[in-house]
Amino acid sequence: MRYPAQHKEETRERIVKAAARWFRREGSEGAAISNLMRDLKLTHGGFYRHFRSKEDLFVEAFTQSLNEIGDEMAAAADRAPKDGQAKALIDEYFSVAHCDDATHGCPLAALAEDVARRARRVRQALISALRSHITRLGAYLPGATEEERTRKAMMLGSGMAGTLSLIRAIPDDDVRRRALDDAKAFYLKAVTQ
Amino acid sequence: MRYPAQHKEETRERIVKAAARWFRREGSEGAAISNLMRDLKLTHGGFYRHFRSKEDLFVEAFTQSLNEIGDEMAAAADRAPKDGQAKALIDEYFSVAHCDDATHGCPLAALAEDVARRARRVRQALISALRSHITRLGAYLPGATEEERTRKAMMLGSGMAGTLSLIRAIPDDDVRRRALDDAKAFYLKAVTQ
DNA sequence: TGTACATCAGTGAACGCGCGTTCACTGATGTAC
DNA sequence: TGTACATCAGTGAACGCGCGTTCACTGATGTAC
Repeated sequence: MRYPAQHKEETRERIVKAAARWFRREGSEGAAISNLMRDLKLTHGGFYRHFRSKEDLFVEAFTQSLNEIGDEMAAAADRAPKDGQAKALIDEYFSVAHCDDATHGCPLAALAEDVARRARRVRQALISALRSHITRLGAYLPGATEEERTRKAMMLGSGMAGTLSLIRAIPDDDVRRRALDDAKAFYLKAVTQ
Repeated sequence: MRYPAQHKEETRERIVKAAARWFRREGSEGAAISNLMRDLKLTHGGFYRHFRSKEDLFVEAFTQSLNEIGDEMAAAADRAPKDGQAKALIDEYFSVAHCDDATHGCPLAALAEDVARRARRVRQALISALRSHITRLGAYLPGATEEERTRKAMMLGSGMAGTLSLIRAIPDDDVRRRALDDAKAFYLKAVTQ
């Protein structure tokens, strides 16, 4: 059947948004195209009208995730007073909500190791998107120059992602909650000198 | 054929050691039992004389990797003067050799996100092994009590793992080398006050 | 000491499954005349 | 205005593949008698 003019673009966006969730939840190998499409009430065959490969989708979904989480983190920082923005970012990152909901959370905490195993060409696209994201959030950190703030944001972001990954692996709820508080204190100290 | 008395145990250890490498290199889904066994000049069918499942092997291989890297890190710290042990650990972790060779490197930097997606029962075993590893290396960090050192080691170890994962994803060699230096400075400052 | 049998690490074919991708087809709507 | 044709997002069967796991079998050596 023929569809209205913008229909294709809308479907494409729906796929990217759903993929951004599936990849973070299941990992890139755990998430299957057919399940993803069924989730959208579509069949898997149609997928290739929108993307050349699963890997192309991964790149777009990763970027989409960065934008989503970037918006949320920026909003949290904007709500805070000027001298408390770094703390607001860190507290948001190690919030119970973010820890318990990897599906809608930071893609670095969910997919960094996957990214590191990709082919060089793919990593170029992924790291490029990440660089924008990091620069964006670096604006909320202390530092004399943008370059210094970006460098700090890269260390802070990747470090927090690693720590959040580990905390998510902790089986005991209470231990996990306490680790979140430890993490907030550790990274706040690390970033504010 | 009947084999000498210790033969089975030796084969088992060979499998665990090889798996520790394969899992870190390929990820736990990328590493296949049949390839692993072929690497050891064995056939895949024999695998189940040694392990109940691939997941059981993963737990043992992860623990094995922690012990290996723990030995190397401890050796690096032991070589340093008492007041430079934390720096020695961090420099070793962000060495070019460790960055370029994930296969023999820190399993947290290679597999943490995979661990976080496992069933609770599996995570209990994995985190238990990790706890010992962290406490062991925490002894080289500054801190008044063992509890404080362990807490610091957990933040430092997971943070460095996340940052190393990201650095490994950077496509450009020069940028990657510079990021390693940035990381050394960032974490040294974070852990020594 | 010699013989018959038991053991069991390792073999390799087979099973069942899910995956990424391809492809001939569908059919409602847009377009050309 | 009406009609014939083109378009193309979506369908669903099919392909080829690799995986984890199972299982009947092998055969050199240990053990029982």
